[in-house]
Amino acid sequence: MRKLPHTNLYLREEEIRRGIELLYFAYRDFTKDPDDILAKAGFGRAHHRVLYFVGRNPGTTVSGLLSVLRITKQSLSRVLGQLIEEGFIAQNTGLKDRRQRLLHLTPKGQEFEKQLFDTQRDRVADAYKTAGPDAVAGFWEVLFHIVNESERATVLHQIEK
Amino acid sequence: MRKLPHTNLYLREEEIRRGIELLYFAYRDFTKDPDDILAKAGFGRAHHRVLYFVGRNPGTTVSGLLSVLRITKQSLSRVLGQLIEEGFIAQNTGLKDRRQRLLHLTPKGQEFEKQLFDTQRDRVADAYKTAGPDAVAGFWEVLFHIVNESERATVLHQIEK
DNA sequence: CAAATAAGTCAGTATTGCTGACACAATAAC
DNA sequence: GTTATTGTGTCAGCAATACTGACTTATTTG
Repeated sequence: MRKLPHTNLYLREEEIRRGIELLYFAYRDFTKDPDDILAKAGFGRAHHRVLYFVGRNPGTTVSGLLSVLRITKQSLSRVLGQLIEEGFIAQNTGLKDRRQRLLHLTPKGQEFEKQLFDTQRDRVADAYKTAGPDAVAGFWEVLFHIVNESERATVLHQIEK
Repeated sequence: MRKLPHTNLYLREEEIRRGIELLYFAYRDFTKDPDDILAKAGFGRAHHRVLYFVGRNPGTTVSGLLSVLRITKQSLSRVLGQLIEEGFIAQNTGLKDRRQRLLHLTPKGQEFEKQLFDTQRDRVADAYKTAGPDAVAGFWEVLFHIVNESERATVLHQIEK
C-alpha cells in the first residue's frame, strides 16, 4: 500500500473553524435587529419564524409549518396562538380537508413581517453587494450542503418557490 | 434629475430570501448534532460556545469571553461555573493582573470539545468538498459582511488566529 | 364502522437569555 | 495614599423557547 499524499490537517481544521465561527457571528448579528423589534412588540424569535414562513407560504397548514420549523406542535401552538389572537395571522378552514387550518398573514401581519424583513434585507443586500455574485453563489452552495441531506429536498422546494 | 435604471426588486427579494432561508436551515441542522451530544451530558448550546471559545483561545479571561459571546456576565457565569465545577474548564489567576481568571480546557474538556467539534467538522468538510474552494471563499466573504461592521475587527482577529 | 390524521390542549420541565443590585479584591488615577 | 475604576462573582427574579407525555375533538380514509 503506497503512501497517500499528506493532507494538511492543521490547515483543514483552520478552514473548518473559520466557517464555524463566521456562521456563529453572522447568525448572531443577523438575528439581532429583528429580535429588538420583536421584543418591543412583546414577541420573540419564534414568532418571527412563524410570521416569516406563513408570509412566504400563504395557505400553509399547521403541519406544513411544523415540518419546516421542525419543532413540536406544543411549541408552535403557543406562538401561533398569540399571533392569531393579536390579529397578525388568520386561519381558514381547508376546502378540500376541513380538518386543516389554512394560515395566512393579515394586513397587520404583512406590515409587521415587512418591517422585520427589511432589517435583514438591508444587511444581506449589503453583504451580497460587497461580496459580489460569484461569492453569493458560493455562499448558497456551501450553506445548502451544510443542511442535512435528508432535508435538502424540502429546503430546495422552499427556496425555489 | 434623470431616471435611474430600474433595479429588479422582485428578483432581488428572491435572492435575499434564499439567503435568509438557507442561513436558517443550515444553522438549524448545524447545531443539531452537538446539541444531542450536549443533552446527554446535561449541557446545552451555551456550554458548547464556552467550550469552543475557551478551547480556541486558551488563557482568555471572563471578560474576553463576554466580548466574544456578547451575553451578560450573569448568563455566562451559570454555564462557565458548571463547566468549571464538572472539571471541563480550569482557571488560573492572571500573572500580570491578579484579578483576572485565565481560562483553559482540562484534558477532559479537550476531549469533550473534540467530540462536539468532530460532528461539525464532518458536516462542514463535506460541504466544502462538494462546493469547492471558490464557493468556500464566497461563503466566508458573504458571512463576514453579514456580521455587524463594528464587530468585524473582532471577528477577523478571531478567525485569523 | 374502525383507524388514521390534523389540530388543539393541559401540565410539567429545562435551557438560556435578561435586569437589577450588591460584594470584593486588585489596579489605576489623582 | 486615598479614591475611582475594573475584573470577577453572586443572589434573586423574570421571560422566551424548546421539550416530553397524555389526552381530546373533528374529519377523512380504508
